[in-house]
Amino acid sequence: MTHLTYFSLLHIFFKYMKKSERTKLHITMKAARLFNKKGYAGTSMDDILKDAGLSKGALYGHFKSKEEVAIASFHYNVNLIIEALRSRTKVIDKSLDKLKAVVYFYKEHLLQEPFEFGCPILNASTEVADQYPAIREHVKYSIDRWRSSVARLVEKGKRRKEIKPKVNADTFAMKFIGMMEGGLLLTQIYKDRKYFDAMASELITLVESLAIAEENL
Amino acid sequence: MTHLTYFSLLHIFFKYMKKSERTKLHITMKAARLFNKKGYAGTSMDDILKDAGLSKGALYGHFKSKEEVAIASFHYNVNLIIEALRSRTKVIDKSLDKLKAVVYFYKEHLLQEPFEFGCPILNASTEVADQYPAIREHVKYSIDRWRSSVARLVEKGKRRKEIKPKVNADTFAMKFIGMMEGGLLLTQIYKDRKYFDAMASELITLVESLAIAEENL
Amino acid sequence: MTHLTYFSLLHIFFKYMKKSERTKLHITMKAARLFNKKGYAGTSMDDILKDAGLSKGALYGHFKSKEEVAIASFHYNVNLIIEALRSRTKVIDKSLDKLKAVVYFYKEHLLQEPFEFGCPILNASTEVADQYPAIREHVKYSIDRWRSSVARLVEKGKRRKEIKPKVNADTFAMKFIGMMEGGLLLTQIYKDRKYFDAMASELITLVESLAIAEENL
Amino acid sequence: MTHLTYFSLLHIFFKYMKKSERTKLHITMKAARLFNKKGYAGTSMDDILKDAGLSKGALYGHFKSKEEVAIASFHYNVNLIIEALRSRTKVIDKSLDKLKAVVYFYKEHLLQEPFEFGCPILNASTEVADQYPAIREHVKYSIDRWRSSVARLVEKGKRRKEIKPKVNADTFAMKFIGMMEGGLLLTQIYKDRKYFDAMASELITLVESLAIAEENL
DNA sequence: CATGAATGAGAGTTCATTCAT
DNA sequence: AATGAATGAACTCTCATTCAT
Repeated sequence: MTHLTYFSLLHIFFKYMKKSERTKLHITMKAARLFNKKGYAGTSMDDILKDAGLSKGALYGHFKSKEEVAIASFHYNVNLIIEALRSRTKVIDKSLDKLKAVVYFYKEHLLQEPFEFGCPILNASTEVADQYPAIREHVKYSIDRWRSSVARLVEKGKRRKEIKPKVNADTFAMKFIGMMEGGLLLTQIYKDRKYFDAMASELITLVESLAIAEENL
Repeated sequence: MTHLTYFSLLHIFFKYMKKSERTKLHITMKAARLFNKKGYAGTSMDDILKDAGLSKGALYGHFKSKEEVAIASFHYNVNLIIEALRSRTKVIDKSLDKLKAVVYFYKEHLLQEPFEFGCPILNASTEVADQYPAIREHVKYSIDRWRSSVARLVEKGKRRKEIKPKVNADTFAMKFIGMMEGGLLLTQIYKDRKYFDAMASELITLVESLAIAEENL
Repeated sequence: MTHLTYFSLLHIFFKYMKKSERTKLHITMKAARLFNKKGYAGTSMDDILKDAGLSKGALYGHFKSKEEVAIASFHYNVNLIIEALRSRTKVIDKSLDKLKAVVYFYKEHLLQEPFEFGCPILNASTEVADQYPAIREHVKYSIDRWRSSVARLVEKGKRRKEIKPKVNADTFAMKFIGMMEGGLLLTQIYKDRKYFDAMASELITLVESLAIAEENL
Repeated sequence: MTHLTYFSLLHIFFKYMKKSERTKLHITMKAARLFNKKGYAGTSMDDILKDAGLSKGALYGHFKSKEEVAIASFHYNVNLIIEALRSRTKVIDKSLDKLKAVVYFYKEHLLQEPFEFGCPILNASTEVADQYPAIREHVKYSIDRWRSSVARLVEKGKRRKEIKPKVNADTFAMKFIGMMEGGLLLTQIYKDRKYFDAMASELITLVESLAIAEENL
């Protein structure tokens, strides 16, 4: 996936990183996949260290607890998507097209590596909501980032006269993310794209409804 | 909650049930709450038996495994909502109003007992998706039931000339449920109604868009 | 097996027995099979009561503990063989032929119902030897009975001038039983008759060596 | 027991073993005694770890299940005897004397440490025969080894003109082992040497009957 | 006597974490 | 730092036995 620039850079920088940073990243990447697949409770430190080919001591040398690994993994997973989205949308000019590109990005990667086990935010959310308050804050923070990035995009669109001025950017962002996650949820349980597809068509309609009507131009 | 008729009846019949059925229901109700709050892996048999005020043996006398308790609890949780919705919507005549009533029902009960820990389907979904295939089938079954009940409602609306004939009932049902769950997810993490509210307004718009336009009447 | 007179009689008397005796016998017969197959520790009270089609209360009404059931079962199993042997040997005149008949009886029933799980004495012996002293006494008692019955047979043979006078009846009985059990043990592990067959041929030789030589007659 | 060379060597090497191997051997030795005394079902992992002075985790760090400990223990117990027998018989020249030495070895160690709880093969056999197929295979394997080692000894005796050529080595081995085990069984239940002694005298007779008659020399 | 719900100690096993080397 | 043996609490589940009905 050559467009995942952040992570391409990671790999380029990999050899310049200190050994300990490299090991830490290695652990995080391995753990990220496991946590996304099997959840927090379902993933054991042993699973991680076997997968990473490390000893107990090495793992605990880099992270002081399972929670810390989980948090690093969560952010890794989220950044994986964010960076992929960023590199895809930054070459697009129009705000509405950027938003549509996000929807299409998900359609494209649905049920496929490295997202075959679904959205990390979604996966972390329910297990974490009432159970692990420390991790929950990180989930909230990530959604906040996503939400405000969508909202900024809408505001920019409004300034550029591409989006109706009375559109509430924040409300739109909530709807956008909520519908996305709802669609991902159903697709993940059924392992069937059609659920996300239904939601995607609704999302595209929603995005297009933001546009300043042609006749007004 | 006097409107939860199915469960009101349960309580009325409670004293006529055989002792073992009563205990089993008692365990299920206690477990249902715990599983919804803490997830499958996060809830231990000890948690359940302490909450139910029972001994190990009693618990295993009624259920042969944790999985069996989880499945019974899941269905209990789902039925709790289904019956509440049913008794609310059955006094409503118009199809579109029934659909709206569903949205309003969720708005009303959001973050409150006995739904304070969110939608059981949502909660079970992610933990279960790639981890506990047996339970996953029950989750799928429940969503199927819900989805087809929404779809049937739309078909009926079409027959009754309340809903546009070209509306695809199935696709609508997927969108409806997906948006609902998406909104519930965000509200559950943030413990803030505004996320569901944003989605609710979109849902109401979506429902109203089904209506045969006034001018066509 | 019409020659199992003791047990044929049991069945004839069955209808004249008091209900409680009948139930007790029923339990014993069912348990006897299970204990012989799965051992003392390997057989649960639940196994027994399911097999006998009874309730907890019924079982504990007739036996006050698992140990008591095990002891009754052990004696049932042993009597099953003893009576079968008795009815077979009592029609035989010569002492040596009686002893040979015992060997042939085992050859005939080896690995077959109701002895498919081996000799109850053998099965009980090792599990019980250093672990359940109360049961061990019953095992010893049963071997004593068998041993003295073999010894009596030899003494009788001596009186009837069929067996050499200097043969030590007790020592012979120990050898006879030891070789028998040794052969049964190997056959039971390998599920292969050849191990008992080897021992049987040795046993027949041993028995024949007791005979007063023809030329001395 | 200075003649148990294999195990003497074990103790000499003990300090050069890796820590984990040392602990594993330590557990095995402790468990071996318990399993031989109380059987598989009768010995709990707690019994073992208490006896070994270790924690749960240490035990499961070295063996992944109770079955694995049982198998290691069984082989330890068997090797204990095999090595002792080997070092005793290898200094003996004549085949028949080697066989007799085996009988005398058992007579000597009967009911005494470390064989006070009887023959491991015998002890494992009955519990395992119809209940734990995985362990049963190990028991069969051990008897096979023993049997073929006896048979080889007989064949060698035949080649060296010490044993009658028409003796069937395999059949002899079965008889030899069967009689041995039969004698051990009775002695173990009664805790009385006389049962094995009776069998031992028969065994010695059997062994001597293999010899090429003096007059034929 | 019979029922079967309930008890609770104890089974085998897992796992996050610590710590001597 | 890295190793991996060791810890011990917690987990799911079993079972002989008791006792209210």
